[in-house]
Amino acid sequence: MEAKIDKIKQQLQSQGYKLTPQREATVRVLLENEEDHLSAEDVFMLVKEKAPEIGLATVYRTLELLSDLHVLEKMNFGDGVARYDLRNDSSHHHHHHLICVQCGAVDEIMEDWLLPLEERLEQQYNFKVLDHRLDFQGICHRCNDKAKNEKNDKNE
Amino acid sequence: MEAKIDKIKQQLQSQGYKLTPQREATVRVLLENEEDHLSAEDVFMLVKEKAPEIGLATVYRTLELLSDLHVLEKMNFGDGVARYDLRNDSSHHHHHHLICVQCGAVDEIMEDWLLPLEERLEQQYNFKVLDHRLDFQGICHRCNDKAKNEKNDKNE
DNA sequence: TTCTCTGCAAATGGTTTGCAAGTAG
DNA sequence: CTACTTGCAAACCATTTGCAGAGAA
Repeated sequence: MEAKIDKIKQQLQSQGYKLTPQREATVRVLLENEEDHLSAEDVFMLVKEKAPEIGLATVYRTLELLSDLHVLEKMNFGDGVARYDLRNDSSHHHHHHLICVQCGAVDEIMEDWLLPLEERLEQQYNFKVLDHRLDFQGICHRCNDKAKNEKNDKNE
Repeated sequence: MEAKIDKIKQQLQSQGYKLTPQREATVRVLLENEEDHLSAEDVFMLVKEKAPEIGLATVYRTLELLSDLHVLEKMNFGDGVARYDLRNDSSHHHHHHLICVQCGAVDEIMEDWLLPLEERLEQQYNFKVLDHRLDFQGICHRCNDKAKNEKNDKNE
């Protein structure tokens, strides 16, 4: 955790930015919730618990800054709010999303399934791929299981 | 074109909605610009040319309604505006997007490359896929060609 | 009539910005 | 000193909503 923060600190400083207490608190929240896809508001509320004096605008500015530095990825699942994800070390980010339309959960798949497709794109369409996103909407395994259990119980 | 409008009219009527002049004008604009991914504002401005009295709210309501009926697909490329795409007849929509980060163009690929992945998802992750989206960001063939030509010209 | 639909204006809500004050090198 | 930051409040802007009037069945 500290190592990761140090690394981000260096990334900031190499561009002339500082790791202020507010930024550090924001980064810590992000690190502690690496699994989730937090919105700016989510981050704001979590940061407020450890640094109550922080302002929402600062959180937005920090998230924007970290996105510019490619520390974060800003994404949009179509629900009207931007969500942020820590990028991993690998130069490419290759995770895909499973978005449950029933419970709203967003799971990730870390495998990269698209390399063959990207090669095909470059050759067949003369399109130089820099990034991609692949999201699936559907019913997640939790909701599937729940539905199955309720069916078995037969007490409706 | 008229056939497509008739079909949409039927889809509306089957759900108790009417194909009003405003809605028809909106649909015509969508049909005439099937290639593009228009925003609500884009549609509004184009519709205004043929029906100047129309209101922006009506366009939004029409786009929303047509999305609910699965005539349109509402999508989000992360630029802060929703964009709309006519769906094809096929029950599934299986096009992917090539988004050029240089000129902003959005091209479509109509092939469906994801069926094998969807099968794997259902088996391996117990995730029932209902829909998906696959977007690539990169440099489109036009910008690639332009860059190549400028290089050849060697007049900087 | 009754229910849908429309245009307008106002409200909403996530995000951004202007600004004066705070802070680090 | 100088440049970067911050909190606050106001501004922005895409989208939604309330409402009274218009229109179709």
